[in-house]
Amino acid sequence: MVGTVKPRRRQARGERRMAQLLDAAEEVFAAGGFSAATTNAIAATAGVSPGTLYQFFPNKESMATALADRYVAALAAAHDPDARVDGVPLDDVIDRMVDPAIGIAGDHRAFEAMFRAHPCRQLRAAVTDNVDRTIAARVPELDPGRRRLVATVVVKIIGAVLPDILAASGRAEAELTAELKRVLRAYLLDVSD
Amino acid sequence: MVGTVKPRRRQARGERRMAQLLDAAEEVFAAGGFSAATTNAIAATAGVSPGTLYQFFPNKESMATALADRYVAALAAAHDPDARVDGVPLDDVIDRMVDPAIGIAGDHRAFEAMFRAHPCRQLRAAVTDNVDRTIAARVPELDPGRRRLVATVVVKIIGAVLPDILAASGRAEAELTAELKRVLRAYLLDVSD
Amino acid sequence: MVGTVKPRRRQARGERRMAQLLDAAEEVFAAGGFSAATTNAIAATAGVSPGTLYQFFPNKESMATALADRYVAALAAAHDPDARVDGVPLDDVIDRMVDPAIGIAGDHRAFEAMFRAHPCRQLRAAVTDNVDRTIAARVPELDPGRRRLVATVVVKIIGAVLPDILAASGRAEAELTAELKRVLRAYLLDVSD
Amino acid sequence: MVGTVKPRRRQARGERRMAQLLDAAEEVFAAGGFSAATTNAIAATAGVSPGTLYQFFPNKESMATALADRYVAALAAAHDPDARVDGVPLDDVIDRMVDPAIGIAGDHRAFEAMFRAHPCRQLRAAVTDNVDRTIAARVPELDPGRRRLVATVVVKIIGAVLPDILAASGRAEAELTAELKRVLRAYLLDVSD
DNA sequence: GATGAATGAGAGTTCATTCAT
DNA sequence: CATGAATGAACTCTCATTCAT
Repeated sequence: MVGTVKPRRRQARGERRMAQLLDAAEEVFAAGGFSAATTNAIAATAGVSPGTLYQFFPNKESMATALADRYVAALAAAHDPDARVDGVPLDDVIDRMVDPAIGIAGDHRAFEAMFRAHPCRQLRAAVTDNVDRTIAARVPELDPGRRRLVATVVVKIIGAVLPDILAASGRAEAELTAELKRVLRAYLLDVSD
Repeated sequence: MVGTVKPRRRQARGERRMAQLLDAAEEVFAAGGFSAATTNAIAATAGVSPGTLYQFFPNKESMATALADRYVAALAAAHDPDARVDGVPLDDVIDRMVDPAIGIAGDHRAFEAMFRAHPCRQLRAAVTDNVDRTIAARVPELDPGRRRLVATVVVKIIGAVLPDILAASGRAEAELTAELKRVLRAYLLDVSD
Repeated sequence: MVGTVKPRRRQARGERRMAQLLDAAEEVFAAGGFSAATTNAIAATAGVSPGTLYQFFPNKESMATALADRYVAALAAAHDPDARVDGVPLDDVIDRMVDPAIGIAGDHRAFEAMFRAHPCRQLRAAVTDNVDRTIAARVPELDPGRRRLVATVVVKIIGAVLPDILAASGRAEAELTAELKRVLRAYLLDVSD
Repeated sequence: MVGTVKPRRRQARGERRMAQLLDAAEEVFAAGGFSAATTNAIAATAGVSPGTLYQFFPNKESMATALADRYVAALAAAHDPDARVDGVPLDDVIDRMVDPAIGIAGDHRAFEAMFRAHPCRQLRAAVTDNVDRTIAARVPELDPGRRRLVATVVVKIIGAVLPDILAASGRAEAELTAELKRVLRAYLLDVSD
């Protein structure tokens, strides 16, 4: 009777620990990027010992990918790629691509770092998929291969400007964001032809 | 007359070593980026002892900036930003911006890494200046502040796509390059309005 | 009840290691002084890896100050500065100042080295405090400012002669010690006037 | 004919170089003590290359001893130990011991450092000899063995207080100096009995 | 599970000294 | 004589990971 409950408790506790550790990892990765981050620092930030960290994650990389998974989920929640876009103006489509990116990156302090980190391929893939599908909805006649290429480029462009947007604030932030959207609109208009 | 040459002799050996060390640094930086690079590895690659390296460079950072200086020079040689562009078609202007970048990055294996490395602000600045001046020649009526912003964004875009272009080859490389140029053309056309 | 003991276990090992490391540091500092000492040598002497040393001490300096703390404690145990001295003959007072110093320095091989080491201000301060208070008890009418000066000078004198006393042995040691006491007695007699 | 002159020229130049190097060594030793000093720093301060330094001095130690020799000479010039002292008051004798010490140490920035440096035994010996002879003149009936001991102790006392005197200034300097003289007067009075 | 002690290779850098020029 | 390039062992300190408790 008790035995059937305990394992759940344990699992629950374990997942709480993992979340705790990922929170800590987020903080540390955000501060100095993936490779500058220290597993000891992560453990300390989480308030546990290094040994405990390695009970849940086999190595540093796995923490990055786990954190990236979190972001993939947040992305899925924030940005529904299958939303109707064929009727809406292009500017709105672009807003729907850019604004959630800025929002998520703003909310999740290590988003940028993970986006760049080698072990987080999945995150880049997920973002690219989203964009790809959005483009597909907007320009259905586009060849899928070409579309993938366009999506990749769009993601790279967003990824390149995003850090500066996040670092800026006020007018500078708005200007940069507007410029980013201008680039994407011009590009996607060209692609649509 | 002879006296002015003699002192050079000694410096000549030193300058050869510096070049040698920078070559080695280029190789090592290219392989794993700035922070993963090891001064010992650089020295070993150059075939000298660690102490020799430090006779010419006070620290690891200084090697990166020195290497970046090389690239700035190569850039200046490859891409004359004051060349007439007001009469030529936009596509040609873009070719003149993108092709030398690809060329230099292809020739100098650590260009990318240095472009991203923190200590190499100058390189990013130089590239941005070049683009800024090119835009100025093409769209003279553009407000300088706005122009700087556009140049910054253009450089970020090129910097974001460049690694993939360099990593690719054959058809993929050509496609990516074409796509990059398309982005820039669309953007600059929009800016020109 | 048991819970309060358990956590100690782990710290116990650590504190044993710290003591071990300080013992090793004592040996190494004694051999060549603070700055000539090597953290690797200390670790090796303690039979541990360099990393272990840095788990307990953030740097070389901290080992010196920790060692000095040990000596401050030993000093406090050996030399009670508030003991009655106003009734006893001056010679006895001086014995009580000098003999514990020689004793401690003899027992703790790095006492001298730490006494001179820059990071061990505390040790010099503690020794000076002791002497200051002893003088205060013996010559209560002395102005505190002047007394501090006298104490400082007394400590410097002891510190200057001590190394030779420790290095000597037999008759030479006794002679030097006697001479040191003579200096102090003459000085303090003069001060008492 | 010319040949007989040249070697002198060379020697003269050589001695100028040596003096130059010793001046530099003085500065560098004064700044951080013997062991912290760097032969490269000395060479640089002298405005020559490291190789040149090693043409005149076989190693770092030899620079210290050569510098100490300078100080021995300065000492001999400043403090004539065979001057009549038997008729003069003790205070004057002590002034003649202490003031030149302070003077020389003030004039020659590395005096202190050399006084403490291991390789400069001679300097300590010379100072001790001077004091020994001064005591001999003042207290001729003292047993030479005992006198040597007293001289040694006197020198140690001066050496212990000197750094603080030099570091201080104004009232503090005067107070310390007075205190030092008080110690020595009390001690020598005691010894004279 | 959790702890924190332990590891050890290796990081960047220094420096007394030597040697080719 | 003078130069400055060259050496290389050694230094302080770090960190991903493991292991005994």
